[in-house]
Amino acid sequence: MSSISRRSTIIEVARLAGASKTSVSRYFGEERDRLSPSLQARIAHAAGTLGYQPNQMARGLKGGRSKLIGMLVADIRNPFSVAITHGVEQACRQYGYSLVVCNTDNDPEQERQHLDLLGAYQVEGLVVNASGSPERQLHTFISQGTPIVLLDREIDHVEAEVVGLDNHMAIDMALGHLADQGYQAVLYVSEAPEQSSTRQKRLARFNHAAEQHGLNYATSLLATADDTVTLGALSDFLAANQQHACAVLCGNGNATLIVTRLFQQLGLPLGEVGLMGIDELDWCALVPPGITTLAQPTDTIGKTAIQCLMHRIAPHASSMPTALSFSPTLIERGSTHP
Amino acid sequence: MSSISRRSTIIEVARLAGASKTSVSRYFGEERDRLSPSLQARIAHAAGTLGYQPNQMARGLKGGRSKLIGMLVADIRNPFSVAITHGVEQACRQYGYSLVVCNTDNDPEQERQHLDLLGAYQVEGLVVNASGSPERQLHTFISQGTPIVLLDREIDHVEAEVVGLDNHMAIDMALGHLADQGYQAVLYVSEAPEQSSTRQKRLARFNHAAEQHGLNYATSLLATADDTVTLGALSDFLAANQQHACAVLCGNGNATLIVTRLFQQLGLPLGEVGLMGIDELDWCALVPPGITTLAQPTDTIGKTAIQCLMHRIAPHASSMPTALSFSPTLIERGSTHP
DNA sequence: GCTCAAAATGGAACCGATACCATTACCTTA
DNA sequence: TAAGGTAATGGTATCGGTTCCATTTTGAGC
Repeated sequence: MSSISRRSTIIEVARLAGASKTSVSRYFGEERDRLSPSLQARIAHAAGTLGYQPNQMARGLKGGRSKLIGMLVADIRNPFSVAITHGVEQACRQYGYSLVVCNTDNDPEQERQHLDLLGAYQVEGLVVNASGSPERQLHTFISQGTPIVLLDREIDHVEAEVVGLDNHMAIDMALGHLADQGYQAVLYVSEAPEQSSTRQKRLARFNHAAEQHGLNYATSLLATADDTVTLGALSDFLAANQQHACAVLCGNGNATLIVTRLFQQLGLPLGEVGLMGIDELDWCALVPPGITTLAQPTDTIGKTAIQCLMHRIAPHASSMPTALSFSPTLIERGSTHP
Repeated sequence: MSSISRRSTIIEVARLAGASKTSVSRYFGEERDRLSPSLQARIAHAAGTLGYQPNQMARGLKGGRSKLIGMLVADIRNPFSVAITHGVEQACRQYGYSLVVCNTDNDPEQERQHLDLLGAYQVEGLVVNASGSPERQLHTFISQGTPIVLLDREIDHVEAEVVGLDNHMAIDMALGHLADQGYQAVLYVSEAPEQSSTRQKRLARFNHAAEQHGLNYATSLLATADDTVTLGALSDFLAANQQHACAVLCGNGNATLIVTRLFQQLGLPLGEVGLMGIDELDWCALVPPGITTLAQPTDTIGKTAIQCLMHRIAPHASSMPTALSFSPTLIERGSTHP
């Protein structure tokens, strides 16, 4: 009955088709045209009968072409990361590549291990959204000729394209919107910026732009596991700006989640106290009266990253994308209507 | 400067260490102990100098041991799937395996392609959370001796362990809770059950248990892209049961999302009209007065799936888990307090 | 009909590891 | 001290493909 029948190999197909290994290899490779129609038919038939499928391991061995792209994700449970990953995967398939996704849970050690691993599997390209700074290992990849694209976050001393949101524009749009709506004081809430260039950029731009807009402003960093600090910062800020219309701007989806919780704990009326976040989330429309967000074009970002990579892998086959920074889309809801 | 230096091979290490390929192979394999300390030291040094790392492709070729587990996910953007995937990945790493995740977007064609692919990469085991019924291909894996574990959904005619929630218990707990809270009429909202045994089971059990509880009840299936059908079903149900305390039970996270939207469109007061969902989501606490849910033990489910697989890959090295169905946890919030 | 280039096909080395078998070195024990 | 067993190490075939080069076919041009 269920006898264990080994996966069939190229030799068996060749034998059955009355052809040579080489011809079968050609048939499944890039050189199918070089085969006469009759031979093609025989091979196709034999392969079909045997359910043959080339072994990628063996293929990768000779040519070094694993047809694999590696991706390092800092936090797979973040909906934003998932959305990007989804775009990246689709783009990979489109180019005939497969994607190996490694989640690092923001842990440099796992990051290190996963990079080793991806190396061992001879990935042909690397998409990195890292928390630490695995410069050393990334340089190893680069020196071996494996192209790298950085996603969302840049990494010091690693020269590679960075694909992501136009952070300046995002902050400017956010503050512009808040100012238009009549808010006069804005608190910016961000996760710890040390490990993420994006967070740093947004934070810096916020300080700069808030100043320019003539707003009262302050910033607060989220502690890892303790929201009371931020809760304090929020109350203090509101107390200090009682005479102004206040709003909170959240630096990413996670900040929005936490701040929304704090609003509820404090019983703050959404809208009267403004709330706005970068990153669109499923539920932003559901918390009455809706939370205003800046949505990132995640699919585009993912696709662009892969397009970059493909251009570096095969410069002739694929063109370099023209833009690497993308504009967010403002989704206006009740939380920014005072 | 950035000269392209090929990844170094076992031969180069052997040469530098003054040893044979075999010894170096032993050093990096399971047989390091068989080497004398001095030889070990020499190899370690040589490998360190060259930055050597064994090529998994080559390894996989000879022994057939790719150290890869494949996973098929029906919808990677579903937070529940992500949570499970996270558990699966952690467990894989723990056993020294890597995970290749393939998202099918509920598309049978992608499912087919991805299975081919995973076959080509010689995965040693397969975790399947499929939408279609790729029986044929799964049987190919099975007949080749590649173990399979089904996640959350079973597939007809495929004999494999199914790891997931205890659906009967979940429905019973939900109805028990709703009845305790005094609701007398319950509408069950589910996504299309055709492709998912889990949805079928929950639906069937709902009908059965609601009957037993003596409740008024009805069910509604979500259309793919059009919520107006469900909106109609919801209003009708409420109209038909005006004299009773009504509640809605959602079959999974996505249903909860959509129904919550409908509640808002209809201006239904949460709690007065009950709302409860299977699957815990980030935002369930944020929609006032909070949505009651049954949380699945996602990490446990993921880990158990891998444990199953490992037991089948190496029966001696790993034991078979004792349970494959797990109980949910009730998280009680305001949406079920009339 | 013959020549010669191009097209079609096959042979064999090679990719980087593993694994079996053979060999050498080192201890025990009689 | 010789015999015999074990530990340490090396040689080589092999995994399933790809690729270069050699060989055979085919067809165009004269």
